Amino acid sequence: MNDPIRSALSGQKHRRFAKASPHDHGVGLFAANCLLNAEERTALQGAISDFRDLARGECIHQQGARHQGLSILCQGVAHAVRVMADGRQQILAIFVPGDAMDCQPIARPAASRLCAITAAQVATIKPADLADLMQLYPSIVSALWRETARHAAIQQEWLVSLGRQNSHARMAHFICEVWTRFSAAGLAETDVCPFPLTQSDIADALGISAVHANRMLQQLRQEGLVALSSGALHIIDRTGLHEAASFDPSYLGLDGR
Amino acid sequence: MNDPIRSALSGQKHRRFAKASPHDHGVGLFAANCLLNAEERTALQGAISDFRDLARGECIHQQGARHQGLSILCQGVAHAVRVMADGRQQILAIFVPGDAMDCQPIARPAASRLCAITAAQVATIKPADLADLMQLYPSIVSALWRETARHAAIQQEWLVSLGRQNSHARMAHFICEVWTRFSAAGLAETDVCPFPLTQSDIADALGISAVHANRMLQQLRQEGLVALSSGALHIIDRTGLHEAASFDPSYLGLDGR
DNA sequence: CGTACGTTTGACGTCCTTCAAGTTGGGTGG
DNA sequence: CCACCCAACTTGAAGGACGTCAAACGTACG
Repeated sequence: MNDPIRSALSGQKHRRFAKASPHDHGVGLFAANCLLNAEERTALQGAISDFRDLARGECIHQQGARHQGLSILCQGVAHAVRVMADGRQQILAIFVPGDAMDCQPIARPAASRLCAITAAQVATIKPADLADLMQLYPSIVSALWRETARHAAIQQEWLVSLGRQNSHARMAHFICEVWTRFSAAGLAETDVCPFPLTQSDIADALGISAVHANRMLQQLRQEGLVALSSGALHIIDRTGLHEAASFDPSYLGLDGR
Repeated sequence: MNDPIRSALSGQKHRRFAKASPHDHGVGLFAANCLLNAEERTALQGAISDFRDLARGECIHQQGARHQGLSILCQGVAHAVRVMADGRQQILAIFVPGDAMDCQPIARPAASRLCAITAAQVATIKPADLADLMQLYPSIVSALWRETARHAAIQQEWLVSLGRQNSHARMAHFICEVWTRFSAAGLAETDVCPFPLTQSDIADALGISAVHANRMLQQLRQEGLVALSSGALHIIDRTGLHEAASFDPSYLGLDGR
């Protein structure tokens, strides 16, 4: 079949649109998450100009560097972290496959560092290509807006958690959220999922010290709610965990998935 | 001159588009903030279907109720607050004239309560009218997306502040941000601005107790940085305050304004 | 003039941090 | 295959930041 965006854009400056990539899994996931139709999805996948494979811990984008287009996480887990002058860190977001990691309408210096937590694959859409896509398909603008809003809704829950919950409830809530999002991304089984974050990472997400994160995890285990060991998270009592966290997954925007 | 959106939409279900409102100040501010051109701005102002005057403390929108269109704050100061089951509160955002208070691409139950802090005026664009506007003027979608992103950037700074700053730095940062935004909205003079928030409100924004908020304000005053009394905020040592807060206003997206 | 609300102050308790010293376990080189 | 190493995890003790409670004080408003 004829790809409309390719024909529409061929002959212009978009040489790489013609080169179909075999790695379109994550982009497809992103497109599906954004509720795009088949045509828009194909156009998005055709706009991918760059795939990068990253090692565990590798930096995807430095804090302060200007964003180059749209970065989509295809495989693996990543996070956005604010690094402060004195070395303290605050994790701002966790990303799973299908997430856009820097979904902004205006290019500006990144307020956080993007980092691969596991080995990961990242796809990029160049600014110029993205601009063309948005002009041809107005619903892609809406899709990106939705992605920004979804991300903001998650961030808002973190804000409430940091401001008004003690570290026990915060830990429980964080685990609920991560499990739910991993599950939606196909990374979780019924009661167990990989959990690549170190206790120090968790602490940086919850705004507590690593020592205290360790103690809270032990408490959750003693209470028979979850067990976290050697990179695997076991949900033992989901109801109890949700209760301890006051967790209501509706803010994640995953209804039906 | 001929208003394109009025002619384009007249005869359809948009009776009220024709009724020009005398109170378009706040909507114009919003349009200016969003960098819309004259035509789009006029269209936006024509889409206003409702103005409400609110008393101090009055609720604009209940938590959990489904949003009805786009609410723009025209006059006064408002906030969004999450109320938890046990009565604790976390303020999620402060709004100044020209801000859209519920800028989301999808109608969903509000995750927070919107409240007028001072006497205020709120304008509303109905969902159907907004949809028509967005279809006619794609750049309005981009503008709303930008507004969502700007709000998210502010929220992100709050997240860092709550997670990794002590209450002294948090208070200083909050004051810097509020002053800067009030100033951009024309509410501040050189070194003094109205500050309608109670200490209890500030505490709910910073995730601390009202008692502790009081002590931190006293400390800032003793350090010769700011003075807050009877609803007025005096900036005494702006450099020192910015330093105590590690404040960099670039995230507010107010460059040049 | 009384009431309601916001602010201020002190005393005391708790949550969480910091420091410092282990322990475990997976990976690497010999 | 073993010794080694490093990162992550664990544990205890002590201190600090912040919360809670309770009471007093100021001030606007009906």
